[in-house]
Amino acid sequence: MTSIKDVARIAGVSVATVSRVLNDKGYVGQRTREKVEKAIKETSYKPNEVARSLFKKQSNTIGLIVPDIMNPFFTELARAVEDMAIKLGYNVILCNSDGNGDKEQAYLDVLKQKYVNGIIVSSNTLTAQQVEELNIPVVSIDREISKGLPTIVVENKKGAMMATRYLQSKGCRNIGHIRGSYGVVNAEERYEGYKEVVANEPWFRESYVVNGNFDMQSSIEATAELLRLHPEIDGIFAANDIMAIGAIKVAHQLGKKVPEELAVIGFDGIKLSTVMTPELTTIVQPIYKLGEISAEMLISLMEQQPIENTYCKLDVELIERNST
Amino acid sequence: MTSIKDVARIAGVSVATVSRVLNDKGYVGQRTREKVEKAIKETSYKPNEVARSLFKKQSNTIGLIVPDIMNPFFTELARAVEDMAIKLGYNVILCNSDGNGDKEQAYLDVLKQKYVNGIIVSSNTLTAQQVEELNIPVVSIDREISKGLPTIVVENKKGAMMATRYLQSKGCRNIGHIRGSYGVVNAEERYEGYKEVVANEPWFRESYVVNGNFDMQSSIEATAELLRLHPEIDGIFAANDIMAIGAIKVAHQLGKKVPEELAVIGFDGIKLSTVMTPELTTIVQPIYKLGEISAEMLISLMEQQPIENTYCKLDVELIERNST
DNA sequence: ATTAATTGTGTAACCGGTTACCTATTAGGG
DNA sequence: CCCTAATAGGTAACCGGTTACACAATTAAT
Repeated sequence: MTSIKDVARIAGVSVATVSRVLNDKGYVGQRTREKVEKAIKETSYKPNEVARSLFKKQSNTIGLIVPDIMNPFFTELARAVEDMAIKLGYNVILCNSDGNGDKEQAYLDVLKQKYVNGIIVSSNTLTAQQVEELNIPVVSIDREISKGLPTIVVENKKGAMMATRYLQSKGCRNIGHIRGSYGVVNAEERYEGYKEVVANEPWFRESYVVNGNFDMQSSIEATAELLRLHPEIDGIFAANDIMAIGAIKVAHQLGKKVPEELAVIGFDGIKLSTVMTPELTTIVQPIYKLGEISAEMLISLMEQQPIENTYCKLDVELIERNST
Repeated sequence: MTSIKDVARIAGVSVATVSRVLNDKGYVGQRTREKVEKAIKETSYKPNEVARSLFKKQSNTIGLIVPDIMNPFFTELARAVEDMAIKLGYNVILCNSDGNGDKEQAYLDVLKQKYVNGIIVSSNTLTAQQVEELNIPVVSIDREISKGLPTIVVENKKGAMMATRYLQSKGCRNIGHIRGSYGVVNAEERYEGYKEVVANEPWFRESYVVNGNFDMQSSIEATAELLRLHPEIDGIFAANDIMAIGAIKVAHQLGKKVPEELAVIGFDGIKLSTVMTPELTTIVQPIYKLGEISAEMLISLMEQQPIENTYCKLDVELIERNST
C-alpha cells in the first residue's frame, strides 16, 4: 500500500502539502498541486481511512442497531439507511440486538470505540441516560426513547383509528384487535387508536383484544383463541402485517373466507403484503422514507448542520387491497 | 474519553505496561497487573479501536457485499454472517451493490481503506484479478468468482434435477421452467439441471423455458406469456421462490388451481415460502448455514488458521408443501 | 560465588494521516 | 521604496494505541 509519504517523495514535496491537496485546505501553489495530483494518480494512492479517523475522532461510519434485520420492516429500513449513508459518504455497521438490552449496550460500546460518527437505533430498552453518556449523535427510529432525543416515528394512533374505522365502513360489526407486545410504544399506541374507536360500541369487550407479540406464530395462536371464543368476529385489525398474515392463515384453516366472512387489515405495508393472496389491506408506513429521513437527520446532526427540528412524525396511508 | 495514558498515570506505570495487561502479552508482575486492572475498572477504560487498527492494520471488521439486502435470501445470509461475526469478535459493514460492478469496486476500495480484515461478497461481475489485487481474504458466496478463490455455494444443478423429477413423480406431463437472469451462474446451473431431466422427453421444447430475471414482476409477465403459449403446462419449476410466488399469482388470476391444475415448485426456501397460501413446495438451501460457514471460513482465513478446504458446496433439500 | 537465563518495566519509535506553527517569498498600499 | 498582508510550503507534534529494545532485578544453574 502506498502511503502519503510515498506520494510526497515522488512529488518532491512534504507530506503536509500532499495532505493539503488531498483535503483542498490551506494554500497550495498551482504547479505544486499538479505535481502532487500526478503522483497520486501514478501510484493510485488512496488515503488510509483509519489514520484519518484516529486524528479526526470520526470514522465516516454510522451504526445501525435494529432488533432483527430479518423483520421485513427493518430490512427495508436498513436498505434506506445504507443508501442514504453511502450517498453522503458514510458506511453502515449493521447490528442485530434481538431487542436485548445487554446486546444493545455492547453494540453501543464497540461502536463508540470504533469512532462511529453517529448511531441510528430502534430499541425499547435503552434509556435516555445510556444514550446521553455516549456523547455521539443518536437518532431513535420507530420508537421514542425520550423526549428531547432526536426521533422519527409514524402516526401509530391515527393509523390504528383509520384502520378500525375502515373496517366499520366495510360493514364489520364485531372488530377484534391483535395487538403487539406489551410495553412497546408502537403496540400501545395502535391499541389506543383501536380502543378509541370501538370503546363506546355496544359489542365491544376487552376480550376482543389478544396479544400477538408482533410475530406470526404468536399471532396464529392468539387468533385461533380469539375466533374460538368469539366466532361472531367479522373484522380484525392486526398491529402489524406479519400478524395479519398469521390471522388470515388461521381463517383459512377454519374455513372462514377472507374477506367475505372475515376482513383483516394490517399495519406496516411491508413488501410481503402485496405478495400473498389475498393481497393484504394495510396501513402503510413510509418505511423507506423513514430510513432516509433518519439517516439524513443523523448526518446533519453529525456534521453540525442547522436542524429545523429533531422530532419527526410521518404520516401513514391506508392502502385498500383484497383482504377487506 | 479516558486514554491509555490516563490509565497509566493513575496506576503509576507506563503505557507499555497497561498495554501488556490489556493484551495479556509479555511479562507483567502480579502486583502491577492488579494496580492496572484497578485503574481500568475505576475509569471504565475501553481501548480505542481505531488506534489499535492503525497499528495492526486490521479493524476487527468484515465487509459484506450483497446485491440487495431486501432480497430475502440475502437478508437471512446477512443475519447469519453478523451473528457469527459478533460471536468471533468482529463487526459487519453492510454494502448493497445492486449487482453493479462499479459500486462493487467502490465498496472494495473503501473497505480496504478502512482496514477491514476480510470481505464476504456475492457478485456476478467481480473478476479474480479485482479480488486478488485487494490482498485481503475474500470469500465468495452463492456464486463462484473463480476456481481457487474461497467459495461457498449450493448444489444448484442437483437441486434443479430433484425439483424437476419431483414434478414428474407428481404426475406432471408438461413442465415449464422460469429461469433466472442470463449470465448468473446460479441461474445457468438450475437451468441445466432442469434441462438434463427433460431434454429427452417427447413433449419438451425450448419455449417451455422463460426468463423471470429472479424477480417477481418479471416472473409474473414471463409466466403469463408461458401459460398463454402453452396452456398444456401442468407443472412449473421456478429458479427461485420469489418467481414461484409470482407464478402462483398468475395462476390464480387465470383461474388455474394450484396445485390441482398447476403444480409449482421453487428454489431457495426463504421464510416467505411458508407464509403464503398455499405454502410453497421448494428446494431449500441452508441459507443461514451458508452465512455461518462463510463467516467462519473468512475469519479462519483472516486469522491464518489452518483450513481444510476453501471450497464448500452445501446440499439442498426438497421440502414438500402445498403448491405441488 | 559467578554467570546465564528469566522476569519485569520503561523509553521511544512506529502505524499514516492532520494541522499548528514557523519561515520565506511575493504582492499590494502608501 | 518600505511595510504589511497574503500566499506557499516545510517541520514536527499529535491522535491512541503496540512493541522492539534497553536495562534492572530476580532466579536458576554451575
